[in-house]
Amino acid sequence: MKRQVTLKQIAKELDVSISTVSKSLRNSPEIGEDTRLKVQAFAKLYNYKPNNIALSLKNKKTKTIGIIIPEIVHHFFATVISGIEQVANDNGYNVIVCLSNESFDKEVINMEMLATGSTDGFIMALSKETQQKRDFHHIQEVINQGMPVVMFDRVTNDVLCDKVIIDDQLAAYEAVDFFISKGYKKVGLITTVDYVSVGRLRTDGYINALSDHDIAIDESLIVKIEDIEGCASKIEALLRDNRPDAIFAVNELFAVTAIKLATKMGIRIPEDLSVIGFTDGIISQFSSPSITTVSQNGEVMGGRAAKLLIDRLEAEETEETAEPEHYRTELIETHLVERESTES
Amino acid sequence: MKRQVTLKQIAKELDVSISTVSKSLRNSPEIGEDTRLKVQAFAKLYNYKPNNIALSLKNKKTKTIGIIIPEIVHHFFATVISGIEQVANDNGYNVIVCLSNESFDKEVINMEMLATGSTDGFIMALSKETQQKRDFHHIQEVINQGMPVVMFDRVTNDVLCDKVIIDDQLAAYEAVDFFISKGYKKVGLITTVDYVSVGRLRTDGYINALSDHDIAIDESLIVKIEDIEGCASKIEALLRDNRPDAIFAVNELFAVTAIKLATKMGIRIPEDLSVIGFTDGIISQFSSPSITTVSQNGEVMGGRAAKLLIDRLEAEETEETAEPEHYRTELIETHLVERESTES
DNA sequence: ACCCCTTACTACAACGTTGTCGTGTTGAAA
DNA sequence: TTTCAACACGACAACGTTGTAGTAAGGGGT
Repeated sequence: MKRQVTLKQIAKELDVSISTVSKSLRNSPEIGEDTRLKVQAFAKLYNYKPNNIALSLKNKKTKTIGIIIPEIVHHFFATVISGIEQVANDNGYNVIVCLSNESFDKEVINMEMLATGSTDGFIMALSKETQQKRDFHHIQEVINQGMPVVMFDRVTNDVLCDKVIIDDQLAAYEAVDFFISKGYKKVGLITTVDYVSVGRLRTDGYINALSDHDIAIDESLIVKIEDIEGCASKIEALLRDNRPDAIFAVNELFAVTAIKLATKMGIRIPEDLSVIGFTDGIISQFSSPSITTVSQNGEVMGGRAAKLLIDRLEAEETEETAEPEHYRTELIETHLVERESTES
Repeated sequence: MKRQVTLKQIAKELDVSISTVSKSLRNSPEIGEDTRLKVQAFAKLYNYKPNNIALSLKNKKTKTIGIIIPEIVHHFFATVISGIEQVANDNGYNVIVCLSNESFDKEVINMEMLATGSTDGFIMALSKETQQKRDFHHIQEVINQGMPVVMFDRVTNDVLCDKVIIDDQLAAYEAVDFFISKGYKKVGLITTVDYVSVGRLRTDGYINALSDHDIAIDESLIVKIEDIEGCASKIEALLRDNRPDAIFAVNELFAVTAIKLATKMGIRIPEDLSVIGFTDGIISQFSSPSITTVSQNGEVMGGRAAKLLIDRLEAEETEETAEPEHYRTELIETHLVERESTES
């Protein structure tokens, strides 16, 4: 039950000053070799490790990155964390994870908690509620305090900071284009309500792809889901009333639900109906039939976000110049992973 | 770009001492009302928030819980984190997450990093490599330093600490018992190699269930998977050479793989073959057919682990009595979630 | 006029580090 | 012998906070 040993204890034990111990351990030439070696041996024996908190206080940096995401029980976010963690770790940073559970209030509370010294910067994806309220004062405040923030996936233009996103619109465009090139004319869309930024962008991509091929937009082929609970009936209606040849879903949950319902209704996948989802997660890989998706590499995304943040943190360190705040937005490439839910 | 305001700055600005500011903000009766209100107003105006790091250093506690898990891209672990986070947050704690990637070395490094002041305690699941090496010195060391550790899911008897697990053996027993009660005689098992503790326990449960019903163990019905890559061929062999009526798989990946292979071979699920998996994750819910599983409620597990840890931390605070280290092991109940992969 | 008690503050130490500056001792050059 | 650098180390401040232990000023009682 011996607590972590401190410099002071070592100093007392060896009857030297604290400074001497500190300097010995950092191999300062100021200290004579015999003293130095003696201290080092003693420190090793007692397994001395400098106290992180004390260092953080002194150096005014914690070597910790705050991650705020809506949910962790979501394969995509889990992969992003994984990516962040790896890059962070390689650079000597730890990550502290907070979940907003899609709640604005919790997002604010979490940010405020971490902003008071706990972390050097943030990597975050906005909660649904935040996107809906369009209230970003908590983020702006943190940035004003000089803390770098990197947003990913669910971002907003209302805040100036580094961002990492996929080209949602282009990715959706390509998916729909893929359908059209196969000769499908009736392409359905299952998307979210418009305030979810990625949902809207993907919807735009869908619309543009159809327009570019001179296919009229048929509103009855578009289903907008508010909450996941009641989605089944809406999708069922789409399949029953105006069955499309192909469906593009803006996430894998919608895609798999559509496939399940279709199968239940006797519609064969992919013979009678092709389906493309978004986010290449566990579901898409393991459901039967496996689902063709627009892959969105979370690991890469997280890695890039971490890199951006760390770069900014280290830059801050060297040049205190108030540079003209040149923020970057990195686009992560996506590509279509063809599986069993589309005909090859 | 104004950094976080400190007591010292407020003191200077209002021309009072730091103590006065600190006490005013904590509503100490020592301070006259007018001064107190003035300070409070000023603090609110400048959005003063006490610096966490300074508090941590002073109070010798960080209000932070370290989580070390093998992987986060794994639905079960994600749910556990979710459960931990919720309880932690409700009690004013943050969580800092480290991934061992199933590597012993990374587990050790992460623990050592966090043990030097960054966290008040640990919640962890052992990496595969650690379980294989049976080297737990890093954990023991942390415990010796007086830091509480709670292990969950992948635990070891070699370390004395609080633990949260499911009754793996019983759960497996019940799953196999379920098969037998349906009249199946040839029950196959897809499990991991023995050094993965949960794999072995579940295997034991399988064996006991069969033994209790006087069914001889047929080694050819048991498949032990070393790594996920090469599992397909082994499972295929099982299905081809000595096809069982039912299969119990110790995780959902094995279950879904078995189902996919079976379907490809023309074996109908559940008519020709029933399958029960373990861990009620995304895959089981969304694959077709959906998979009957032993549910292992990660959220509850995480919550309990967090509760245990926090209880110990708070207890530590009040009574410094070196109580007789009474460690608890909590069992989380499991239950069978029946779905399409078994006949009802 | 004296004492004492309350009021309303301030000073200081401590948490564990690091780095700057100061200081005593030694040995060698002048 | 004096002087001064080199050496080896210690004292101290600082990071931001809290709590304990002072300490002035003022007022009431005698």
